[in-house]
Amino acid sequence: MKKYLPIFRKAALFQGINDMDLESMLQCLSAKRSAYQKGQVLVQKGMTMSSVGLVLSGALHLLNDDFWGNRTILAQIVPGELFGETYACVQTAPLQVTVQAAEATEVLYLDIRKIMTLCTASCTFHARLLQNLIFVLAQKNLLLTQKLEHTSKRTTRDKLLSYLSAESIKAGCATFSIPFNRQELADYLGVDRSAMSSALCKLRDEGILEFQKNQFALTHSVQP
Amino acid sequence: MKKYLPIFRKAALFQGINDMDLESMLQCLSAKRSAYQKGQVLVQKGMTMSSVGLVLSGALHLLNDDFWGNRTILAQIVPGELFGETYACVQTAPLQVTVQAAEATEVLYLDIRKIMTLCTASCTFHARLLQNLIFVLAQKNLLLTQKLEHTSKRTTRDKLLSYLSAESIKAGCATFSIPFNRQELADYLGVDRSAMSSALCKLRDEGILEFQKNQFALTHSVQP
DNA sequence: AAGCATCTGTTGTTTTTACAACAAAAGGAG
DNA sequence: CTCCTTTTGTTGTAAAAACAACAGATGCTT
Repeated sequence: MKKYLPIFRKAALFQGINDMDLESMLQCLSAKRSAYQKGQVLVQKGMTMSSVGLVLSGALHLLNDDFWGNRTILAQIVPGELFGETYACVQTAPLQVTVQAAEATEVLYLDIRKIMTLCTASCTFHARLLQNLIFVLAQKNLLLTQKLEHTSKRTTRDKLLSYLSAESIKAGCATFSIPFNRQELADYLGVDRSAMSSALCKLRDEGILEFQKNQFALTHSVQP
Repeated sequence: MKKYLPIFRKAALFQGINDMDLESMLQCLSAKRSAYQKGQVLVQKGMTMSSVGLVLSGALHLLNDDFWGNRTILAQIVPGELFGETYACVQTAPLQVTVQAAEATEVLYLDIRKIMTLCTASCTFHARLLQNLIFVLAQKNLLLTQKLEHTSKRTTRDKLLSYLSAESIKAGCATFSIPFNRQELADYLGVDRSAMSSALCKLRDEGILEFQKNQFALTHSVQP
C-alpha cells in the first residue's frame, strides 16, 4: 500500500494526517483494494453503497443514462478523489448514477460506518452534530443531483415529466402538490415560463397529467 | 428560544440530540437569531460565510442571477433546514448564490468553527477524518452547483461560455485545457455534440476564443 | 362589490436546437 | 506507409424553445 502514499498525501480525505498514522488508520478502517478494466462498471444505478471509494489510479466517470439511452457525464473522478461518499452517507438513497471506469483503474474502499464512529465517546452530542452535518451535506448533494437530472433533459416536456414523476414518487402518491408557482417552476427547471405552460397544457390534453394550481396528478405511469 | 423546539426536533442538524442537551449546546455554539422581511436579501452572491444558517420560520430562496438578469431558483429553504453550510465549510469559496427571504423569515446562525472543533481531542485523526469528509461533501456540492450554473444557461453558446470562462478562471490563465473531448463536453453540458461543435466554431470565428483539441484560450474577456 | 395586482394560459414570430448523414482530420496498429 | 477507427467539423431539415404581447383567471384590499 506504500506505493500509493503520493496519492494519499494529496487526497482531500487524508489531509492533515501524517504517513505513520495513515497506515494504521487504513487497517483500522479495513480498507480494501480493487482493480477494474476500461469500460467496466463498478456500481450500477439503483444499488446502495456502504463504503466510500478512493481512486488510486486511472479515472472513473459518473454516468446518468436515462430511459432512452441519453448519457450524461456528471463528473470525472481522478486519483485521490472519492466517489460514492454521498450514497454511503445516505444509505437509504439508491445510486442515481452508474460508476464506470474511464480507463484501467484501481480503487480503495473504506467502510463508512468505521469512518463515522468516533473511537472515544468524548463529547457525545458534538460528534453527533458532525455526523448530522455530513448527512445534511450528502442530502443536499442528492437534491442538486436530482435537479441536474431534471434540467439535463433536452426538452421542456421531458424536464417537466422528470420533475413531476420524481415529486410523485417522493409524495408516494399519484396526486401531489409542488412548492412552486409556474414562474418559480420554470426558473427551477431553467426554461421559459410560457413555453412551459404550453407544454404543461399539452401534457394535460394528452391525458398524461391533471393539475389545478400547484396540485398535480399523474394519470399514466410515465418513464421520466 | 424554547418556542422553536418543534423546529429543532425536526431539524436534520439536531437529530439524535435531546431537548436538554440542545439548550446548552446552542449557548456553547453562540447561536444568534435574526429576522428578515419578505424580499430582503440575507447574503449576497460573492460574499463568504463563517456560520451556518438554520431557518426557524418563513422560507428562503437560493437565487442565481446571471449577468443579464436571468434568475434561477436553485432551492427553497423551509423551517428546520440549513443554508450556507456548503460555503461555511469551504470558506475560500465565495457564495455563488444570493439568499433572499421568500416571505418574512427568522434565522438562527451557528458558528461553523465551533461546530467543527471537537471539545476533547480523543482520537485526533479520526476527528480530522470527519472534518475532511465534510470538506469533500461541501466541495462536491460546489461542483454540482457550478455544473448547474452552466447547464441552466438557455443556449448552447452561453453554456459553453459559462463553462469555459469558469475553467479559465480556475486555471488562472487565459489558456487552459479541459478534461473532456467534444462528445464528453457535450454530455457534460447536456447538449448535442454537433450543435455544440457549430457553436464552438462560431465563437472562434467571432474571435472570442481559440482552440485546438482540448486546449482552449479565451481571447476576449466574456461575462459568463 | 369594485378595483388592482398577480398569476396563468394562449398565440404568433424568430431564434436555436436536435437529429441525421456525411466529410475531413487525427491517431494507432500492423 | 496504409488501412482502419475514432474524433471533430459541416450542412440541411424538422422540431422545439425563447420571446413578446396579450387575454383571461384568481386573489387580495378597500
